[in-house]
Amino acid sequence: MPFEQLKLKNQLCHRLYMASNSIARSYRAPLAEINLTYPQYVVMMALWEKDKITIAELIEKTAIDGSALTQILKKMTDKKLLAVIKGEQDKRKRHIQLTNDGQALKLKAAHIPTEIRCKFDSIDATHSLQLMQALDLVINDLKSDNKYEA
Amino acid sequence: MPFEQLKLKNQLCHRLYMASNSIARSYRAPLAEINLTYPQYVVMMALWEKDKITIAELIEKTAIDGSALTQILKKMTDKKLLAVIKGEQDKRKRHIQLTNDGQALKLKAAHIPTEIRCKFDSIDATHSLQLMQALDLVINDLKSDNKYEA
DNA sequence: ATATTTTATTTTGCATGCAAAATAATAATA
DNA sequence: TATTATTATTTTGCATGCAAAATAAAATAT
Repeated sequence: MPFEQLKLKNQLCHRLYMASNSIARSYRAPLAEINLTYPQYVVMMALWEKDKITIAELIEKTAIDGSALTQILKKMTDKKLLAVIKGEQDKRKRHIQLTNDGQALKLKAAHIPTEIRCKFDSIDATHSLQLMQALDLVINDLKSDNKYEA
Repeated sequence: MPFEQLKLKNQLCHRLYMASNSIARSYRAPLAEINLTYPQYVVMMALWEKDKITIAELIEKTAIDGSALTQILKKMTDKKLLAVIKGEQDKRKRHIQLTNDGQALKLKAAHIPTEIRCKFDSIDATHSLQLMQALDLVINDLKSDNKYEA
């Protein structure tokens, strides 16, 4: 069977593409209610866990691309959710700090994970955990990858 | 543990986000060699499987958004990979047809799935199949979703 | 047959994701 | 210490992904 691997049906990558888009899309409506996009929500989640972190730490934690993050943080600053503060010792670094509004938003967002999870008829907690672990393997296998090439 | 579900570590969605971006990123270099982006490659794979299909069929098969697809097809037309042909009976429909160049590219792309698969140390064929099936469940659970909301 | 609705696709506007180049500031070195 | 790397972040340019509005053409209803 030559070219069998070129079929979309056989491609893990295309599944990931579809699943990732689908789930991000299903976050859109709930997030729109609190005026956030998905990446912005990810940034908020990172900061709700640990505030006043560096941009580098935020990149590490969220896996959002740095150049995109700059733009995202600008918009979130405009929305008064956070502030970007120049480092004192090391002036290259910037520290991200939630505003009161930003902190308060956590309450309004608390229901979202549950709401999303309700959409999964086929996937229970155990199943979900297995999936996450499998995805972690994928992520780890590719982590080193994008360095050797360069 | 209130807010536990808001932690990034516990979110399937963020895993999918990271995994999908990672793997798409790792396709970039190999695809650049044949002058394709990932979505363009997906379109080519769909057409290599079945040529002369409608835009609607292409959307169905690739899960690429229609409005994005219009732009993508424009670029691929410029590259002489395919042609967009107005339907004869139903003039609303467009049929996509590979050019000779487009068909020929299949040979140059044949090695890519293997090349990518080599990057997965942790994931064998069985594992990969399980992952794909799990992702199919996610995709199916969300398929109906985005309709009820609207 | 004409008005209305539905379908297929495109256009528009906004928000990323990403590579590459540009900046700015600290660290390392001759 | 002046010079040269190295870091941290931003800017730029291009390619989507997506919702909403616009077009165009076929199907329905009146």
